[in-house]
Amino acid sequence: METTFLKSNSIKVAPKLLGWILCRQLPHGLVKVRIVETEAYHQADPASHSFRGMTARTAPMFEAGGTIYVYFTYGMHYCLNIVTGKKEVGEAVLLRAAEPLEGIEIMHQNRFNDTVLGLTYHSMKSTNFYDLANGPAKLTQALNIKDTLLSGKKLGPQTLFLEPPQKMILAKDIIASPRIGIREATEMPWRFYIKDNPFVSRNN
DNA sequence: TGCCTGATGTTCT
DNA sequence: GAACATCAGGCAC
Repeated sequence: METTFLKSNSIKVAPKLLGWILCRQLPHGLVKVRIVETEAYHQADPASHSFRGMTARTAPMFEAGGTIYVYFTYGMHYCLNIVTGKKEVGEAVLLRAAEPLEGIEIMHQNRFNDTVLGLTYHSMKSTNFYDLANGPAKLTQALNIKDTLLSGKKLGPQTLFLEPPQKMILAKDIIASPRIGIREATEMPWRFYIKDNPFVSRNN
């Protein structure tokens, strides 16, 4: 896992994570998704959980790059971040959306709690396919992240791990735009997504 | 197609 | 006690 770039700051790392494959080994099989949308947060940013300093919840954000940060929000949802930068600097990249690649049946079951046999990348045309991971809380559901136990753990085979992009994402295909669902620093263009990709959470 | 709202509980003021 | 890095379903158009 060539992830030394995670030691850089979140605003640099967030666009670089586009196209990387996020993998998770679950009891029923391996799940792989391609990251298509991210947002950068850092401790000088009023919208960031780390802005007000370290708490029990946000401590993982102050770990070294390559740590996992999971938080619970809106009373029912979990969101997944990859911590970036140096230890004692509070920053992370929120993973907002991903394209399902492998383990689609498993993700479908995680999301909708049912079993749909015979679903494949090519045959599955239902809206559910595009809805599997096109939002930060949907992504964690698909990956069966239903608590904060992973928060503070390192990326790795036992938790979550990254594989390099199958093909490079060109700079011209990366869109930077204001972040979504926040009230502070709403004008900062620290949301990054792949242009014209049908798996992003919204196309603007 | 797009807006509006209810669900639900942790975290921090 | 208020805010919250959200989602899905309902209803109006």
